[in-house]
Order: sequence, then C-alpha cells, then structure tokens
Amino acid sequence: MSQLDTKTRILDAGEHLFARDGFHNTSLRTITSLAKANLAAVNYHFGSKEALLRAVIERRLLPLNQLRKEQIDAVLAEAAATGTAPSAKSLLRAFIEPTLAFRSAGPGAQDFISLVGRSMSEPDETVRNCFIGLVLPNFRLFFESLQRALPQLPTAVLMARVQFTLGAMSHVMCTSNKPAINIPAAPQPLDNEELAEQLLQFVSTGLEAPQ
Amino acid sequence: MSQLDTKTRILDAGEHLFARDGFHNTSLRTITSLAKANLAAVNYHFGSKEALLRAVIERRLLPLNQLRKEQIDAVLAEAAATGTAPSAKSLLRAFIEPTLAFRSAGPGAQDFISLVGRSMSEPDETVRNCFIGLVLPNFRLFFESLQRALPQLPTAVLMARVQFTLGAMSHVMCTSNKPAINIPAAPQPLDNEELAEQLLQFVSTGLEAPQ
DNA sequence: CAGCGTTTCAAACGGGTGTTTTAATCGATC
DNA sequence: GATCGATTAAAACACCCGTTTGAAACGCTG
Repeated sequence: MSQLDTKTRILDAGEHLFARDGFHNTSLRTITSLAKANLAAVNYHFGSKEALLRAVIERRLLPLNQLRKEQIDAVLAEAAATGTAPSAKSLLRAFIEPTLAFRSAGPGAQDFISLVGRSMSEPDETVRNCFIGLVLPNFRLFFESLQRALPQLPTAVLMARVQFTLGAMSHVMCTSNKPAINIPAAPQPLDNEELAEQLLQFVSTGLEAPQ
Repeated sequence: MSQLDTKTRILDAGEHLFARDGFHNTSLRTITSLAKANLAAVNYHFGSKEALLRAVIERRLLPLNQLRKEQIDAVLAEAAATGTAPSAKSLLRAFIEPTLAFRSAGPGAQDFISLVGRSMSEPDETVRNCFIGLVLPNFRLFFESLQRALPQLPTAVLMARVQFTLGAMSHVMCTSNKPAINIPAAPQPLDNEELAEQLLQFVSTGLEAPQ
C-alpha cells in the first residue's frame, strides 16, 4: 500500500473504515493512521471529512454508473432493433449485475459495495444525499425503461416493486459476507455468482407478478 | 408529553432521535433536552447510552415478536388441522403484516419501525447485536416453517430468498415515509396498507419462483 | 414533623472529535 | 545549487461526547 500516493492511501483506508464502522463512527485519526498519513492530510487533500466520503463514493460509483448505463442502453438498443419491448429481466440484469460483479474487482471493492448498499437507507443526510445524487440519473433511466417493459403495471405499483427490488439488492450488497440474521446450523451460503443469479430470479419474478 | 414520567419521556425521545439520526449521531444531551429531563437522567434510569438503546428496542419489539409468533403458530395450527403444508404466502403474511401494521400504532411507532428496519444492516455491532438477539428466535420459527411450506427448495436457496425478503421488508420499513430514491414527477406513492399488500405479493411470488 | 429512599439537578471529569495553524521537508525548475 | 510551490509534520484549537459526582429537592412512611 505504501508505494501508492497519500491521497489514494487515504481513499482506500476511508473506504474500508466507512464500510466497516459507518461514517460517524470512523474518526479521521483512525483513517490517517491506517493510511500511514498525517492527520492533517485529509483536510489538505480533500477539504473535510465529508468531502472525503464524497470522494470515496465517487471514485468507484462514477465508473460503475457508466457501466450500468451502457448495459441498459444495450438492452434498449436490442429491443429497438427487434421492434419489441425490452424484457424486465434483462433490464434488471443490466442494473444489478455490474454492481454485484464489481465486488470481485478487489478487496476494496467489496468494502465499497457494502458502503453503497447501506447508503440508501442511511439516516444521515450527509451520506444519503451524496449517494443518491450520483445514482439518480441512472435510476431514472432504469425506471423509465421498466415502464416500457411492463406497461400494464400502474406507475405507483411499479415504483413500489422497484423499491422492493432496491431493498433486496442493497441488503445483499451490505451483507454479502455474512447474512444479517443467521440461524444456528445454517446451510452453507451460496457463492457470489449463485447469489446474484438467485437475486435476479427473485426480483424479476416479483416484478412481473400478477397484480 | 410532560405528564408522563421521566423514563418514558426519555424512551420516546430516544426512539425518535435514534430513528431519525442514527445511534452514534445522537447525543444524550439532545435526547434529554427533547425529553425535558436532566442529562444525568439517562445514566440514572438506564445505566448507559447503549442500555437506553436496548430499552428503546425492547419496549416495542418484545410485544411485536409475541404477536408475530402467535400469527405464525396460528398458520401452522390451521395447516396441521387440515393435514396440509402451510402456504408460503400465509407464513409471509404472518411474519410481515404485524410489523407493517404496527406503524399505525402511533407517532412513535413509525419511528421505531424505521429504527428496526435499519438495524438489520447496521454497521455498528452495538445496535445490530441488540436487535438480532431479540429477533432470532422469531426468525428461526419463521424459517423452519417456510422449509415445510417449500420442501422442494434447497435450504441454501431458501435462505437466500428469505434474505432477499428481509431486505425488501427492511427497506420498506425504514423508508416508508419517503422513498429512498425518488425521481422527479414520481407517482403518488401507495398508502401503507396497499404498500404492505404489494410487498406481500412481491415477496411471496419471488419466494415461490421456479428454480 | 423527622427520617429516608428516590429522583432531579448543576457542574465537572477525562477523553475524543474535526479542523486550523505554523513550520519543516521535499522535488522539480531555472 | 538556489528558489519556490507542493506536500508532510507536529501541535494546538475549540468543541462535544458519555459518564460521574455530590448536593438539593421531593414524596412517602412512621
């Protein structure tokens, strides 16, 4: 880690600690000591603790959003080419798969996904607003595409079901290492790939449920 | 509020603030000033901040758990009487409905449900352990009943789907006032009762999805 | 009314927080 | 090699935290 520059080391440390302990329960002293940097370095490079959080989120979320947009656009393009409506399941796959697959991008990536998964229902506006602002355009595209895939569903019902989907997805994201609630003698959990496929099956069936 | 005794006023204030701002982002000074009590009253009546959190959660969760258990037992009893397996949907209803209906029990109840909804994926062990310890027996009963309802599903797959269900449910719980992500020109959201019915439809369809 | 356990109160304790300041160090350019 | 901007470093800043203390006020019982 120490061959990387200070800014990157701080980003990595912040990512890990914010994900593990939460934003308010992580101090700049903990971050800088893990990053082997001086305490003042956070304010020097980022301006404030909150700006560091924003930088941590943006570093990964911007490329991830772009990938997600490309996938959705590809589904829409193929539907347009064949003159059919896009299928809900392929849209869901385009929206969900890049996120879950991203966890395999490295050790920090897993931390990041936990952080994002929790950001959606974060009580603190600092975290939530930062996250939501970045995701909103992506989410609009996703939702409007789904409306075309499932035109028979009333908008409010579709919105509710999409919220359920986001809930299931964010729950998987922030508890993918260990289940949130675990019973004794629990089964061997599914690996990441199977889990993603199961999630996709679950939410696409739910989204397309009869009304 | 001021005719209630100090202990209750502190519980109410803690419930509201923990739900709105999170455990670590709420100070005892904020709580006691909202409760119109002295700062030392928390430590006098509860022992510590963490013990106050536990008391806040237990006050509502113990009765709620009991109600949930009664509902599940009733479903199991009826299935036993007719000599059939319990249906997944009726078990889900028994597990979900008491929780969501509880939001109508009063203004504090809504706060409490948000708090619980977030507790499942809380990064901090203080909160998560307290919550999970109380819910675990209930969850075991629920899960084992579901195994009987859906015997064809491998245990690991069922566990994954139940986790998805918990995710969708907790997401609804902590964002029932306002959607986590909202798009401009969003539809009028469903009221609580419709939302609960939609959630039930969504997760029961997903749980019973073909494999 | 005296006595006593319970509850409230103001004040302080020790420690951790994010941020700022000021000086020292580094590295490239002229 | 001197100079100057960029980076690092140590220290202090003002503030907020959860908890504790010891005395005051209260409400009851004898």
